[in-house]
Amino acid sequence: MSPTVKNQPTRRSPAPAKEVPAKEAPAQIGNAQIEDNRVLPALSAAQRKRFAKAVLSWFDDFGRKNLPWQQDASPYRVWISEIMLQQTQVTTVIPYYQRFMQSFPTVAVLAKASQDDVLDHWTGLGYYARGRNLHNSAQVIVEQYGGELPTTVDELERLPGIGRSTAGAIVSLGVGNWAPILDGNVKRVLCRHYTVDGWYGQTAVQKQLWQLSEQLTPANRAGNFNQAMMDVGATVCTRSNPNCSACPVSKTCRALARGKPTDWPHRKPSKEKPKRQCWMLVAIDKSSGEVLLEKRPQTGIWGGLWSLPQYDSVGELGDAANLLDGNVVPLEKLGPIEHTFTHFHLTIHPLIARISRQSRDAIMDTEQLVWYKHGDTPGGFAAPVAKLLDKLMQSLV
DNA sequence: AAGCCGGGGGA
DNA sequence: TCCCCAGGCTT
Repeated sequence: MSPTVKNQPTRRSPAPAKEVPAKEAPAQIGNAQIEDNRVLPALSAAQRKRFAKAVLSWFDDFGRKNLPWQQDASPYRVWISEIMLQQTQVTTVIPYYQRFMQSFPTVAVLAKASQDDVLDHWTGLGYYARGRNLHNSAQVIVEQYGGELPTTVDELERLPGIGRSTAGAIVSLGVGNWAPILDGNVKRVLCRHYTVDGWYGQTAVQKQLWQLSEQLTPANRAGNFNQAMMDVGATVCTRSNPNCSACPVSKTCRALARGKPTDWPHRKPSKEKPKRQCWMLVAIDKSSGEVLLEKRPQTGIWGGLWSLPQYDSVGELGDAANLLDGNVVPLEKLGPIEHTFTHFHLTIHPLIARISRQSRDAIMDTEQLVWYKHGDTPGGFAAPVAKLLDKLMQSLV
């Protein structure tokens, strides 16, 4: 059947046909590799066999076999489905797939169609480069392969829009040969089963997962195995509520053994939060030690809470301080204080202005302003302000 | 290595 | 809201 080569090298030859080739051989030297001392998974033959057997047996009982592209599966049908399924869920894809195959039943028809016609079938599916690449690839396939999709991972990968995983899917599901895949479902299953640490977008993690996939994909029935892995990922080993009791490999799953399957895969590190700064006026009544507070507007950060008068620049703060009392300069520094919100970091620069009794009394008495004495509870405080006031009051005592 | 593409759905 | 989804390509 399949000319099965286990642990097939993942090397790629330079890609002449691909218009936008640019895939370099890794050729990463020294440092990056050495720094990464994650343990490479070396699975015993028994482990691999046990895993594949369980997954294949699960496929026979529960695997999906009625998806549109599984009927009369062919390299072409699998190709189209795989492209549509990139970053797109099955239920979304199905109607698009039906319409597409209706209009473009063969590579030749697709190649001859206009790009407008092809993209029209893609409207609403997103990632429109997929449609353009698909069309371009169809023309390459007609010109260079006589209208038949190539049947090796290496050749398929040279076509625009086809990466290693999609190529592996076409080979295993469409051609019937051995090839590993690594899509989001497989990644999640493997990350959990082997408690692979780190975010799987990282190169080192990807590499490790590919090695696992290569090792686990059995020589026979690779297509069924791959389909089953995707099905397990999509229907059993789900992101938030994995149904471990229904999983064919739960007995050997390390994440489950540790009691927390959802701790893997690790999340993508959150994007660096923007940094902002502000200046806060700490106006202290020299005679009483009271501090001027200002109520924040109802909307926005710290809405309705008591805070210190806040400014976007030190200049604005200085102006306000001088308005209170002409003799406040120089202002004493007191911070800075760091505070993190869900969406940004804030650095607060508090500056102390000591106000005379006379000036203090001249301040307008409004609902938004209050002179605060240690121990008072005018209302809610913004957390960093409360901390700052505590510290300040202690130092004054 | 990080950013980009995109619309939809779940938590 | 944020994150993720049968990824691949560009910078």
